[in-house]
Amino acid sequence: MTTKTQKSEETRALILSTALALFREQGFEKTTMREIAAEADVALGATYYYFSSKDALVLAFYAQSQAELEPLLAEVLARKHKNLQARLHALITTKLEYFQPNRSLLSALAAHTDPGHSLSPFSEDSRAIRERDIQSFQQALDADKVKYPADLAPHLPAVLWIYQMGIILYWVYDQSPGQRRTFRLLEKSLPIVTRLIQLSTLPLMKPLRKLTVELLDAIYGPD
Amino acid sequence: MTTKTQKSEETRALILSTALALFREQGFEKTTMREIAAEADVALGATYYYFSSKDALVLAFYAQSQAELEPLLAEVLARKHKNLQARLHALITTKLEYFQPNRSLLSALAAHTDPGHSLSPFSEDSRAIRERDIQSFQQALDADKVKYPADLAPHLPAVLWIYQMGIILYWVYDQSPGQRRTFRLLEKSLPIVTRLIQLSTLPLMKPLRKLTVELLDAIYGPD
DNA sequence: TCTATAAACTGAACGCGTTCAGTAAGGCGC
DNA sequence: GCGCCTTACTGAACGCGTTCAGTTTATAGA
Repeated sequence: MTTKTQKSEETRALILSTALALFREQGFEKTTMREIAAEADVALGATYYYFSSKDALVLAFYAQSQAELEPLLAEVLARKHKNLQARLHALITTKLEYFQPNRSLLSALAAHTDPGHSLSPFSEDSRAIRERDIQSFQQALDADKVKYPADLAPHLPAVLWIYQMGIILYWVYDQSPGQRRTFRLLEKSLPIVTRLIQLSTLPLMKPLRKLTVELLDAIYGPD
Repeated sequence: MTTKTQKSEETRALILSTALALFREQGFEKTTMREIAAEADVALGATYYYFSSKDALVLAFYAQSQAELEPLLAEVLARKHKNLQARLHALITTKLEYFQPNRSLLSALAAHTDPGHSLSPFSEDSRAIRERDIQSFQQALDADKVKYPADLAPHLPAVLWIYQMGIILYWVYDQSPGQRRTFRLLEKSLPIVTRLIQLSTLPLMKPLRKLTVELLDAIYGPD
């Protein structure tokens, strides 16, 4: 019984790792399900026995990455950074570094905006992964004793997550050498983001903040 | 000669209109190139003689829409709206109304973030259309005598265009009845956008504005 | 009017992701 | 050991977008 499920688990892992290797080497689109099966020495149908689609292979990669990243991110957050900006910088660069070897694969994930498409970062299929990811921003915010405005605070993790997704999207399609444009974008945008969050605590900004919170409620709230 | 090109032009138009009708009825993905050819009474190859791909049909629709929209938008801008917010509101709602019958088709256009994919709003293939679209925001800005900060002004049309794309993207996937969520989003976000533009003129905001302009230069500037 | 050359098509064939009816094989009750 | 059921696979076939070697059609030039 254990041997049975174990063998099965091995086959699954073999197919996944073979697929990821091929995706890395020649890109997601260029790689064929038949190639994956041949390389893993199974029949075409076997890949579909374990993964319901080609996309599902990427989703499995995404889930695995998130699981591997979680301790890395926890470790990064445990280091005493001096402020939110430093923590966000560390979080995001850690992710980019981690995904570097699979940048092209990530583009398959980021390519779709349709929340109905399972590979979309906004899809139901990737919900669990997304929510865990948003948690890491919650932690980055909680690491200070700084009080964020009560109305805005519950939305901040999701807002920062969206910001991060924007950076990653830019990075995925960044053709500049070493993706230096992305790093410039990060250096330029991060101070603005953190500055805006700081500004939002000023009494003077209450009206604008109120409008913003209403906007966020409209986006994430019920119909 | 005229009859020849005319006949050819008719065939092209027939294929395009047949395709768009089918897309409208049953959606982009469900519709088959073979169906389009059959319905238009030509061979499968003929559709590829006129349109290099299924996507190209959508791109032709996009180009045609933009051409039809231009006079509509000019007319809307000619009406004396009291401020930028009113003009932007008019521009965006006019577009949404225009695209209403083809909402699902638009989702095929909005589905891809990859600037390398021809259907992406950021692609080279849609560049001409995009630039004309950005022009309409230039006009909306120029309609007042209001002076925008010299450093920020050149970027504003592209920024507003991105804002509009966000709204349209939300609208395309908005499942609420009559897409009322989108309209709520528009009502909530537009005041913020125009308020921020106003605030940017304040001397107090100079440092933040400078950061923002640097950010925009980093995004749109050279490597 | 005839001919050659380009434009306007044709439809079989290819490669792909995906499906599915079928087959092997391991474990469990007897 | 024997039947039986569930799990693990097999590979041919389907439908799709796309390609391409042809065939027809129209017209410009002799």
